[in-house]
Amino acid sequence: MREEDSNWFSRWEEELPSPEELMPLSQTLITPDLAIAFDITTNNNNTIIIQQQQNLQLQPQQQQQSLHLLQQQLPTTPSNPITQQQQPSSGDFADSGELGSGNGADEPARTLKRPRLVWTPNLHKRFVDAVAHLGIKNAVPKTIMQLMSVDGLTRENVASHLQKYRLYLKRMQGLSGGGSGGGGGGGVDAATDHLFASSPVPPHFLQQGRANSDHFLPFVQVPALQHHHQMAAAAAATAVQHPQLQQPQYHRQVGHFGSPPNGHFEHPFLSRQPQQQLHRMGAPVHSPVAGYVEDKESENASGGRKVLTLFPTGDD
DNA sequence: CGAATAATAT
DNA sequence: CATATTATTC
Repeated sequence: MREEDSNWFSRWEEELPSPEELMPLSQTLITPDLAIAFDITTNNNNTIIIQQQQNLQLQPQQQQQSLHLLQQQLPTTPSNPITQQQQPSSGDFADSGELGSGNGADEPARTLKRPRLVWTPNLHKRFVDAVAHLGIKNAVPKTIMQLMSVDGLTRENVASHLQKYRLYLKRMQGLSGGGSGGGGGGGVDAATDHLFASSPVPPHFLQQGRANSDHFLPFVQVPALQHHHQMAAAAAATAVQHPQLQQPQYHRQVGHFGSPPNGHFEHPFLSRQPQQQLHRMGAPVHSPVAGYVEDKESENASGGRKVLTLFPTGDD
């Protein structure tokens, strides 16, 4: 299996490119610093901490945790009593199988290399959002990272991911064409990009020909996706049965993060530290990724049409 | 910052 | 052992 294998939850209409993605130059002209400063001062609630997969390698006591919150979008299983239908700031649900294992829990020694970052669909979505809202021009690792405001995320992480993402885009443009635009569309993806396919790729990146004025094209949101709904659900259910194949989300980390079916947990270090110590940058970072409504796949076969998610841009 | 390459995980 | 994903280096 490829690295991760739980992304086939094809969900599409989960994200809608906001008009902001067009990145009006006005934003670029205004003082970004001010905007940023304002932003971070007034909110920065969307603190996403990333959870990383701890590999039991032969590493010396290497524990990483002080900065990883796991956020994943698990399909709602019928047996899942949790009400994960909230639209608050962070639409992420933490699923921890269980902990409590007598984990000695060595305190994490800072300065230890952290384990590989796991780019969960959610995280990737945030990434894409950031990039989309920034525009190709400013979509550089540093800016993206700052916009994402994900605790623990480093520029290197973003850079690496961005690299791959760009390749994915290029690849997709190169061959297909079309239509499928987004995410695989024409069928299952090449397999090398499960993750990317999972996220609603922004309208169109790679439009390098835009040397002239900004001419935003009418973003064609992914047209109606077809089947795969119940199937996904079934698959999800099945997946749940195999914790082994499940996303590497839960692990007996440092014993904490217990996010029982209540979705109510408070960790000592959950809050994200306002280390927004950014120095001036010529990036028009207006507002951090606007609203990112989580995908709430509702099976509304009865006329209930799922409109594209809205964008609480005002927020964060 | 960006691409190549190494390392690591599955 | 192959492939995919992320980290590190250039």
